[in-house]
Amino acid sequence: MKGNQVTIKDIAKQLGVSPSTVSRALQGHPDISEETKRQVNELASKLKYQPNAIALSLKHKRTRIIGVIIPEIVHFFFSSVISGIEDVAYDAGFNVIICQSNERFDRELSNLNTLLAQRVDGILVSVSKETTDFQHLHRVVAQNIPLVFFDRIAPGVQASSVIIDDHYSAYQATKHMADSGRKRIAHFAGPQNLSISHNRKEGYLKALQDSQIDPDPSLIVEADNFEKARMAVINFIHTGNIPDGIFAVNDITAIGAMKTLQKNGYRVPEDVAVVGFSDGRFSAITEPPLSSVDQHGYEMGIIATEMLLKQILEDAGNNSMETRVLRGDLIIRGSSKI
Amino acid sequence: MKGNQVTIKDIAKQLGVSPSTVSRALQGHPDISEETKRQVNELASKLKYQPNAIALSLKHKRTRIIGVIIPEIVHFFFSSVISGIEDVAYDAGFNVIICQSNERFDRELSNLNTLLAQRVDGILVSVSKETTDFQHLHRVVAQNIPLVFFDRIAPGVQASSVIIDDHYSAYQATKHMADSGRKRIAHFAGPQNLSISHNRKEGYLKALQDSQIDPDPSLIVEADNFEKARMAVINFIHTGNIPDGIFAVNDITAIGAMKTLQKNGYRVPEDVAVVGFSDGRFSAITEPPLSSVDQHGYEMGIIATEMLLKQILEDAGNNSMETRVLRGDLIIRGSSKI
DNA sequence: ATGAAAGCGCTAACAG
DNA sequence: CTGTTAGCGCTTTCAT
Repeated sequence: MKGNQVTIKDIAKQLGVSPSTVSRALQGHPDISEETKRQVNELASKLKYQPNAIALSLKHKRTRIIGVIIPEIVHFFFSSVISGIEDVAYDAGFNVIICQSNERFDRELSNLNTLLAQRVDGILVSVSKETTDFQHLHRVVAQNIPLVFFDRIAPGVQASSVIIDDHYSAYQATKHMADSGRKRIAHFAGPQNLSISHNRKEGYLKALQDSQIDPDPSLIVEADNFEKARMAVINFIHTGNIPDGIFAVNDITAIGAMKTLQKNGYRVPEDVAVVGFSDGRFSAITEPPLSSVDQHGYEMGIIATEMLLKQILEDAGNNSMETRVLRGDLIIRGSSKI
Repeated sequence: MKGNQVTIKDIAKQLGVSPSTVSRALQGHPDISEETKRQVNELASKLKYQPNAIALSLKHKRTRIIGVIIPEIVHFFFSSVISGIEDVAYDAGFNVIICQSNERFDRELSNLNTLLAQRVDGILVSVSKETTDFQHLHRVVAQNIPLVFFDRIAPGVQASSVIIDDHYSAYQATKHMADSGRKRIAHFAGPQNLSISHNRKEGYLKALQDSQIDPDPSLIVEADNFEKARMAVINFIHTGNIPDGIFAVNDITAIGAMKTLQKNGYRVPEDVAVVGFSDGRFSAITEPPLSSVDQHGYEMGIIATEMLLKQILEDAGNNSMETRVLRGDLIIRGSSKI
């Protein structure tokens, strides 16, 4: 922000009118004569006048900025959500600030404080894997700042959210394998403090139950990335405890499992079926292509932003709490075909 | 930005002191008595006072915000760059606003105007594929607003940049295939208005030349995504014009080519070697794993931000123009092994 | 050690 | 139709 930026004052001075006149002319206010408007607009564009959004924000006590706190944008799902957020926000004349928590609690906290200091008009949050203390989010609600969660919610915080039916989708994914005759279906789970991980595990368990399969604790491991999946599979192999199906909490974990199985001579899906979650760019690219659950990230971004904008524009605060549940779509590909 | 936010005035009123005293106390100014400081800080944290960054920006004429315009964050390379940017920026006490151009010129333009209106302290840009007119970027330089390009520069614009040696890396990639006996090496190129695409093609041509291979125009096609690669390969097959190597301008194009070849009974790398560019998350996951050029996105983000911060902090404007060229690393994997 | 006042860029009553 | 004034939240001379 170099000092040489043109202001309304500069234009006013050059034209010999008052700043207010310039301000009004620029806004197309009906009181201002056509002639003045023409002059002002001409000079403004000649000087490349750029309205100072900061001054406007201070004046209007609104920034027309939406803050987003997202775990990691590398993930296709989160990128898609952002696209949805941006599309809706821009159409409504709002800007978007994206902050990554990198799955860390301290970063999430400092991101939030930044957004608060920046006086964003509303906040969209998907909580980090590390977050177990929700004080900071309670605070936002208490201050009546519009807040909507997407995908990963903070249990107990009274705010709107849009999530997918993790329980249902996990159930579907697991049931699909059970229905094709798999009996020893493993689950690679995420950290259980995250509602999504918890619900996916519950859906998995329910599907087993409905398929008259007793859950085998040795087949339920905490593994939510490539490397942990690799280790888990190697452990399965060493102990001779090979499953005939794996339902993983996300795609990259599923791929880690699949690759490791293949490297060790197991065939996918013949020996072991594999299903992931959160249909990303990877799914269609692996060999065989990975079955997964399409989480509809783009749509989620759209809905979350629409809910947030409603809160912001109707000045409703967080009173109108609402939860939207999207249904994920199980997409069956080669990795789990019979 | 709901109205109920606590301000310095509120604290001043409750304590029966002046706003200036509160301001000074909060800053730890030596003139203020310890007792007052204690009281102020206590009340501030009790009321959860959050300094208003907007007011500060207006006052100080600096925002401590870095604006980033990036084509698409879905790409692993760009996500990595962002991580690098954020790490350096946060350490220096700067915030980051990320805008996606979605490879569109109009979005890039409006992103830039937004950042300018927001009075960011500096701007990092990687130009969109569509951008052929660089007026808007010239304007930034003319206004002496700190600007650094990364990866995709705007030719003719007098600003610092950090790029990778596309020519060299493309040369390496092509030479590697030629050295292993490939004679009919195709190139799937990007739009030639982008410097990176242009340079990669030049590097490819140079490698052919140095290998005594006459470039075959029918083997040089413009294809820079999965679908275009698929079409191009199908066209090769229909015309019986099958290459024995493909160097693609990016990974997803390489994968599109590889998948289509495999689907049609060609073996990779035995019949056709394939090398991509911009080593992403995909590379290690395909079958066979894809050879590619590691573009060092994270490092690029770090360097670009350091250069930008230097400009901002030294108030050097764009005088100290500097171009840093990173060397990409060719990573040879299964898709091009002999 | 603290307060009063001005000003960052802009808008919006209120006057004329 | 246009100008004057006050004020958004904060800092910072200049007084006291």
